[in-house]
Amino acid sequence: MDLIFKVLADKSRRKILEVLKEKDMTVGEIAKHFTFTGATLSHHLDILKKTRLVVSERKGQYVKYSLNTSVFEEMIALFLNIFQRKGENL
Amino acid sequence: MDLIFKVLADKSRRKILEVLKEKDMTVGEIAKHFTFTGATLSHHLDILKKTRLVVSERKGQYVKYSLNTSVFEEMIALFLNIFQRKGENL
DNA sequence: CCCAGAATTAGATGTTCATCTAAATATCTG
DNA sequence: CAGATATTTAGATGAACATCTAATTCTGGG
Repeated sequence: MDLIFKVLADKSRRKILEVLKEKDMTVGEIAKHFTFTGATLSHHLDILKKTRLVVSERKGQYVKYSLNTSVFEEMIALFLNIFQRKGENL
Repeated sequence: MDLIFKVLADKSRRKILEVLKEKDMTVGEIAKHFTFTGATLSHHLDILKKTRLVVSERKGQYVKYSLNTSVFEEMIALFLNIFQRKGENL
């Protein structure tokens, strides 16, 4: 929980999620949307994996990343829970 | 936007919001829920004010803090927007 | 007017974290 | 197998940030 918020605190990671909403992609494809190095991207992907927001699968020479929809939805529920005020129904 | 996420990345600040959901409180009352110093609390409240998530009003010797409901709701909308997948309707 | 209590500000410190370069690992192709 | 390309890991660096102590500001009551 605490971790989820830390993960989303970084703009680049949020953008990675945005980008993966479009379609599953290899690291190289994702990298085209950013200016930082592959090492940095790898680091961010690792963090995203640790919260299970994304999953990865090796496809031969490449590694393909995709969103983990179910965790996404759990997260929305968490947010709503936190932000919802007492007695209020959104 | 970026700021909102940074603000929420800190556990103490999220707890402050939780606490203020209950009712409006003075700094001293809020402080009872935490172990860190008043200076630190003041710092967190300042950050929360900058994102307009809370508002403050001096009441004589005290300063009363309360949630800013409208910003809260904007925030929920932002989150849903980010997490919503293409073509998906929650 | 001065004191006490409430809150904020200033300045310092240690930690966390995003980023980089360089090196390592994995896989494919000739 | 050797070289090329893709990705990850290791280690270092600098910036951002949570926290603290001390000092300051603000307000109400004697």
